[in-house]
Amino acid sequence: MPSRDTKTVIMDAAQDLIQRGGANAMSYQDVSDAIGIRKASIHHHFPTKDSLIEAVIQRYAAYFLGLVDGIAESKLDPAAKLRKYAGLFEATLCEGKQDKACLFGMLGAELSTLRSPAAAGVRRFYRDNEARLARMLEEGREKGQFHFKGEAKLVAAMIFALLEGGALVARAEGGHKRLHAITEQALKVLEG
Amino acid sequence: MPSRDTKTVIMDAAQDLIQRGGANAMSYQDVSDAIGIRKASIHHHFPTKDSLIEAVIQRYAAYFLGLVDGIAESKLDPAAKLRKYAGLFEATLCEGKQDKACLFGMLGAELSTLRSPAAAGVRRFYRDNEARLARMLEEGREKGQFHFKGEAKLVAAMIFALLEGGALVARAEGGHKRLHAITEQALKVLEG
DNA sequence: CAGAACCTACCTACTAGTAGGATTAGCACC
DNA sequence: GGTGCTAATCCTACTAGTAGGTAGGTTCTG
Repeated sequence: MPSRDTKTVIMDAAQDLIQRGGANAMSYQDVSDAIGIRKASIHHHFPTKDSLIEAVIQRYAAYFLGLVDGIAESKLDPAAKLRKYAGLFEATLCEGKQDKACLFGMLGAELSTLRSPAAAGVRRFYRDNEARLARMLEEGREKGQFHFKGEAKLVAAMIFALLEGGALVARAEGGHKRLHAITEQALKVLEG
Repeated sequence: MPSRDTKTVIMDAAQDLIQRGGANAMSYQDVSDAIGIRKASIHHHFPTKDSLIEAVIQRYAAYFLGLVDGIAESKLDPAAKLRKYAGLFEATLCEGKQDKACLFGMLGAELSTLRSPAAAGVRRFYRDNEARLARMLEEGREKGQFHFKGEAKLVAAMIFALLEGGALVARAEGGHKRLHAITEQALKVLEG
């Protein structure tokens, strides 16, 4: 078994724990218990907790933005793209025990307790998502599919906040079904 | 100096810390350092951390919902009510070092690590806010001020998610000004 | 055999929480 | 108005448990 696999297994467990309860609630012992590898061995792959969080952040951002780019470059119409984008957040909430929010929603809450490289990663993720959303919205407005006043960038920030917040509050009640209903409602308003 | 004051001082510091970094990042030592009262004395007023969190939750919910009811019962038109409501979230972000989000936004992220009474309090806060928002929206629609399709309850959930999420992500960049811009944009879309 | 991977055993710092002793404040009683 | 009791408040000093992290040895693998 090459090290890549173990590294992946560790990152998977860490990511899972962070998405459930946040980075502060995630410990090396928790990861160890989850995957049956001693605490010290995790330190061998990720010397510090910061390095582990950083690695999870990088991987998640690359993976998520890759999916988003796939949607953005597809032949779908803008409204369908937006639905697919929202679907990414809903899908996260469907996974496992249905109590996982977007990784960056969790880290956003803990922003002030994060080291600077991790905090910078969070900020960048927000910017990157809003930029891609803004492009989809512009496209939709040009094609006459969306009817909104104001800057597309601001609407993008609005939708992003809605999805991140929605994923967090929907865990309290209603789960992914509720998040889906909320996003559909938002699209209805946008298409108005 | 009666005990009520010390209790309040402790709760103020605890609330501040939770709104900044979350309940998991808040420790009795942090509170002690912040207000210059020994750790053990805090235990005298709040035997366990859970009891302290619970007390902060109750107080915040009562205070916040009181403000919301004041807005709801005022003579303002529905759009102005909604602006005032959003203003509560913006005001939180203005306080202190401008890095405080809504208490329940933070606790929502940490929901799975909370004890059941606290978790129940979070759920109730969400329900209570959405119910009040729904009433404002219904009123606005009846008066022809808002034009949205679908259930008012869903739009309420949408706006609440937007504000909770917005408060969290705006801390990363832009602060209260950005949150204000986002909420104004949302109102523009609703009035559209 | 070299190096990566993983282990046991440990360290220090910090966590929530406790025991028990000082200090203070209110209050009945003379 | 003092005196003595009570209870609340706040303290120092401690506990057990857990956090992140390290030292150094063993096992596995190319």
